[in-house]
Amino acid sequence: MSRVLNGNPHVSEETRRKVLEVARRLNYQPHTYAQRLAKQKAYAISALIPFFINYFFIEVLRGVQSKISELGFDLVLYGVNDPSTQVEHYIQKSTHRGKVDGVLFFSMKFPESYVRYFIQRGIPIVLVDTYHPKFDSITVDNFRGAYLATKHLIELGHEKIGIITARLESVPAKQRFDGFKQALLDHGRKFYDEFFVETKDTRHDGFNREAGYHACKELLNRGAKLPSAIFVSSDIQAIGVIEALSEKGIKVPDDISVIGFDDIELAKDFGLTTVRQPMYEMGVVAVEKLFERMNDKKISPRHIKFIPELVIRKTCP
Amino acid sequence: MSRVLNGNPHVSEETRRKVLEVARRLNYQPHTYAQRLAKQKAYAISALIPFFINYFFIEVLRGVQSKISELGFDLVLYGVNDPSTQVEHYIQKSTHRGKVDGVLFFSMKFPESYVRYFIQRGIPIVLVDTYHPKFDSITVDNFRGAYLATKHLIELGHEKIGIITARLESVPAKQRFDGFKQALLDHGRKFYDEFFVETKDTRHDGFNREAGYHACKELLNRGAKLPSAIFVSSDIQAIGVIEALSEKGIKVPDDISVIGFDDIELAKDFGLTTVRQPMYEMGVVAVEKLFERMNDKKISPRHIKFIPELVIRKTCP
DNA sequence: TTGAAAGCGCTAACAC
DNA sequence: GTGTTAGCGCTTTCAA
Repeated sequence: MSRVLNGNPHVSEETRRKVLEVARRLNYQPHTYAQRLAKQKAYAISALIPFFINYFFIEVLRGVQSKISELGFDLVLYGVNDPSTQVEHYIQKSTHRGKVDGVLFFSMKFPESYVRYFIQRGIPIVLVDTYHPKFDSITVDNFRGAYLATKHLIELGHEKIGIITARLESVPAKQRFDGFKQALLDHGRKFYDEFFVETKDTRHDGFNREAGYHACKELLNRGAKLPSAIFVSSDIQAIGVIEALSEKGIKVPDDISVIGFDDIELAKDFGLTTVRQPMYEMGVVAVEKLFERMNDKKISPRHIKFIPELVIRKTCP
Repeated sequence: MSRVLNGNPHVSEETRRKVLEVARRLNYQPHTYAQRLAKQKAYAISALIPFFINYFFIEVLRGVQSKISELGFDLVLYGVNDPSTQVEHYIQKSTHRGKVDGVLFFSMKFPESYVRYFIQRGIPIVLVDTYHPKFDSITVDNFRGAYLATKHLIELGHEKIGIITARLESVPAKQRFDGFKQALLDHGRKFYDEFFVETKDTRHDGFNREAGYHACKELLNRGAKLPSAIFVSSDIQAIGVIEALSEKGIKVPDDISVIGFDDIELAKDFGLTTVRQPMYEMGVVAVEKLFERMNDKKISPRHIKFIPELVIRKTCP
């Protein structure tokens, strides 16, 4: 009898015991989908994730997973290999009628053509690491992170600070760039055009090691003078930068300081000073917000910005 | 009417047209779980993955994802943070009655206490990057990979070849170690105890950059002589090794050759010669095998071993 | 408190 | 060909 399994209070101790006993003997398990159908609830959420964001993605997913399983829900994963062509298809799949109670949408531009779709059908959704005014979102404050990093460099006494950035079409790259400039401005430092390189590499929007390596090469080839510190828009690029530097015999941090962004696992290995995004926690919060949204579809969209924190290691003494 | 949506041939052109028309107008979608319940099929598989295997895991997952979505199935993901305590719990969840048609079990020791469970209930399962005689499995031939790498070093003319390995309790580390020794033996090379280091670091069984770094330090501290080439049991460790070497002013490959294993993304960045595991393809094949198993539960377990291939880059001239 | 029956939304078998 | 109905396995309502 369904009543006892579902903890209905109106059952006598005796029947409860008996039912439980039989259930155990028969190794009974309710059928997943019969239950979901009858209850009109999916007990599942889906996650749409671009597959290229490696480090970030895994950490956030851990957070998501841990929270979600604590709540007894299932995670249906849709990994998007080519966002520009596949997002809409996966949105469709993940929102097939009844399938999930909510969706987590990661790191991709949310297609404008689907905002009505979600709103009309009242499908709870939270955007992670991306933004849209009509939906809940969890992001990291790239501007403040870059500001923090730059301020740190300034407080260390650096005057000439360079920047190596990923493609500025990319929203996070742009925000980090702006934070960098603002920090310079607020502290009376000059922005040196000759110490500014935007990578040409477009793979992952320039957020890759080779991009950092080559951008640094370019900086080195411009002339003899170098800044005393460089802010790099991501750790993975920073590692490329350090590589390029060390090839020329330039020591980090003795000859030049380097600061990154993200705090990926390798950053620790390299002793890289950087700005840490609380990835795991973002995953947890994303799930929490999604559940709140599921329970109250009327509240207006909330945007949570995580403040990154400085992680001081060895590359900026 | 269900007939036309499901492509039943016994429908007149006209009704088909009409039904389709109405369905479109009403924006009709069959209810996911009603369908699954009636069909007694889950149209979903689950994947049990340990969360720490980073690079490998993402690549394989891509393959899984791409094949699975080609087949129109859903992927229910269970990320295991602490295999030693959580596997059984997630096995239970992922095999809840009716939930999935099959399961993919990754890179963890399959608990002996659950082999009967799967066999009796006839749940299709394929093990990926791990092995059990009673179930289908997809693995990489670590022995042959290491053999290949070592043979390559030998053919390059190296006499004194060192090895830096992860914890030998770990099955892949051991297999790679054995492949290394066998290659030495087969080609009349000596195994030098003084050029052999097993890492002490136990994080990820020693498959991490710092482990490589420190193991190499240890090798360097032993005395003046060095081998002319080193086989390292993983790329991530090899990067640590190169780091330690370059700190001492020892150039790779001028002073010493280094070869890794895995072909992670960083390997390309570092120009590291290595042995490539076809991770994406393993994911694809895993899904294919799982489907074959789902269609025929009687065939006896098959074990597929992928042969890794040498990727020659710049660290072994 | 408990037994019975009416959904949940679909598929498949059965008549017509 | 097409309409009808009996499941699929559970939850929930309604009597009893």
